[in-house]
Amino acid sequence: MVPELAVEELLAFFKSLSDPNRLRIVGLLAVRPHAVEELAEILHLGAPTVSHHLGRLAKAGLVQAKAEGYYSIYRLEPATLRGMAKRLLKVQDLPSLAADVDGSSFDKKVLSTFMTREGRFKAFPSQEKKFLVLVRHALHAFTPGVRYGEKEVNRILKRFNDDTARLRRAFIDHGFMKREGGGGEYWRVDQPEA
Amino acid sequence: MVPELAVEELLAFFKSLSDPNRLRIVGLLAVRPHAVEELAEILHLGAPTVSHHLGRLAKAGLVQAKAEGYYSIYRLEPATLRGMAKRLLKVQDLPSLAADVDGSSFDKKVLSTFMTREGRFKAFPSQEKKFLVLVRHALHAFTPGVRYGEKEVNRILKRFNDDTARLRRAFIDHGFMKREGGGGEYWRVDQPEA
DNA sequence: AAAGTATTTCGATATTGATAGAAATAATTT
DNA sequence: AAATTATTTCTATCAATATCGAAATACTTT
Repeated sequence: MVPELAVEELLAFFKSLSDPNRLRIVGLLAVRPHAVEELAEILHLGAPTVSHHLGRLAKAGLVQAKAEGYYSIYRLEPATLRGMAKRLLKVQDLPSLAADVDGSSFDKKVLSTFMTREGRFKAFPSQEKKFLVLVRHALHAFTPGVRYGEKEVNRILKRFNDDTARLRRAFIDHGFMKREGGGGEYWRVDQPEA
Repeated sequence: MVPELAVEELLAFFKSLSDPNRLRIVGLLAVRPHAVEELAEILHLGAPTVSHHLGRLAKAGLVQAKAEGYYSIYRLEPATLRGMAKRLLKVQDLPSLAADVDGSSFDKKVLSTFMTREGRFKAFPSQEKKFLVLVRHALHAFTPGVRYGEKEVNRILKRFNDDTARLRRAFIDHGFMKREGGGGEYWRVDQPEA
């Protein structure tokens, strides 16, 4: 089970480190644990302010307090920092950050404008980015890994628009599909580069 | 040459990712490059707002714009993210975050109160954390790696205070020094754990 | 050149949060 | 128990910034 990269969680982490004094506190705690008053003295801040910062860091799991006499000795939790850094390294997980928004609302708008109720393209928008919405939509009619002959490609594309050549060309030009041999077989590419 | 972990630099990075919509933008750009208007549509934000967010992300080097027709196509710069994550993994670099503050101002205050001009301890503060400032100060008279006999330890500690036993015990109790054999040799420990 | 489209800049507003003083809480020492 | 010390909570203030509408800018198409 891969931990999902939720916006809320990442936000709490980044916000907790978005203050110069909190960063300095992390630096100081990386050397050794400190009491609140010590940190206040070093940073030239009031104790309530430092307490506030430590509270935010603690909420993010970056530091932990241990009662000792009437001191609260705060120490760093390096594991939290390491864990987050490792997850950031998996850039392939980043798309899930957008999971909670309707990533296709723009597409829906374009599609509703340029498609008939039967699912055919009424016309090709002159704006490239809108045109690409239609192209990506048509692309879904093809299964990744399957190889199609040119005639087959045309027959499938004809469901969307008679100008099959234009769509076919767009597939190739934008790297959505690859072709082998002069006009031989076509196949859908999983992750077209930008 | 190891890149120093400057507060300013880290702050710019964390602040640029401390907004939910900017995180979502990063997520969307991780899938494929997008135009400003597209992002605005998807996120239900105004184009000026998205432009503002993209500007902040660009300033942090996380995204880059490419003019295309009258669109600005923004794409993610995964290398920036990866680079920062890797540096966060080096927890041993964290202490440098506190480099721009006077990390010993508290210590100085304590030392000036409890030390004579000749560098001897007038008295031992009853507060543990202040006492530890003196203990750490005295510790510097010992070179890590060198092994000292108990008599030698006492002679060195006598420079600071006649109560050498108390300082010696503090070294051991707090893990600043280790001892081998019943009263045999002492040596300074590099990184005492909390 | 004029109209259309996308982006950025500017100005204004509203929210978030950093900060410190005062008061409340907690533990220790006398 | 009273006094001392450290921390946290509460309250208020001030600065930073997310947001949007309007205007300015930039590029394209007709």
